[in-house]
Amino acid sequence: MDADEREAHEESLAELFWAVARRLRHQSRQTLEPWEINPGHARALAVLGRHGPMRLSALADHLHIAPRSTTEVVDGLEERGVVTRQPDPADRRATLVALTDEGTQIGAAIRAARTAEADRFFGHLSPADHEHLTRILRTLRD
Amino acid sequence: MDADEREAHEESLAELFWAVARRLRHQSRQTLEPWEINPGHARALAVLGRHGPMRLSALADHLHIAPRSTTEVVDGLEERGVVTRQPDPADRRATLVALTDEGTQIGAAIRAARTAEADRFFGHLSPADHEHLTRILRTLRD
DNA sequence: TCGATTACTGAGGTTACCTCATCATGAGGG
DNA sequence: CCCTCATGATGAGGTAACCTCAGTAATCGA
Repeated sequence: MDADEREAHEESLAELFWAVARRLRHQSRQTLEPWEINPGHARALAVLGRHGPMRLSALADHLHIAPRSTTEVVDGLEERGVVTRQPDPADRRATLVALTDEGTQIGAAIRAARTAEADRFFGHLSPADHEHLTRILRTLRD
Repeated sequence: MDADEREAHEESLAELFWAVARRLRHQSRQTLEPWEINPGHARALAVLGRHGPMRLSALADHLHIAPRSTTEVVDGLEERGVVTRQPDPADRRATLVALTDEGTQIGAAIRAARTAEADRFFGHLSPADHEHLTRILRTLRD
């Protein structure tokens, strides 16, 4: 811990919150490393895993990025062989993006690793604190 | 709230945590808007406010970015008139970066706005929850 | 005193986004 | 039926915030 972080002890909840966020982000990055997949690609994989094949534009909505940027994300995923593009039978302008078998498998593996990672991270908390934190974060989110 | 966020209700503490982080980040961005200062510049300003004038390389250490990148941050801040470069009297290779009067003033204003923002964000918590959250986040950080 | 090190910066690259223009297709009105 | 307007994807090109590597000037250490 460097000087700035040490000073943060005296600082607001916000600083504390961001310090935790930083640790969590760092750990997430490590979790993804074995698959050589970046967080953006992982998010797309997760959306496709949850919702099944969808149009590129729908994927853009889920990821909160511009359709044009989604084209690039899908390019990357396709190159890695985890998704395929197929023409949408219902609209010849549109492209359906679907997970390949490998993509489905990797997606599931990442999901499992993420769960394990969260357990490792939050697992030190007592059950009572776990519940406290869940409740408090929910009020902060809403 | 869109479908992904709604599903997160069922998900791990990690998802909940990131949802809160997102709200907080969004709010922080709004807080900085009146000064037309981006988060990176604000961080540099905060470091200089806390520690006083320092070498560019020291600033780089505090910000956890490469010295070369710090050159650009300082360029930006200097253009906005909030910092000045001065030769370090102790070492003619080095450059001291110091807040101008305006920089000091803006830094203080941002600090105050950040405090108000944190109060607004975390202020809805009961004193007990406030304390719970502080304690829990501390254990998660360390 | 002179070779190694350090402080900064120019040049150029990467990543993850963006907007705008283009092209094909689709959908609704006259 | 055709014409206009809207929509889905993508090419072209841009930006912000970082990076590395190389170069120059100054300092340090043996």
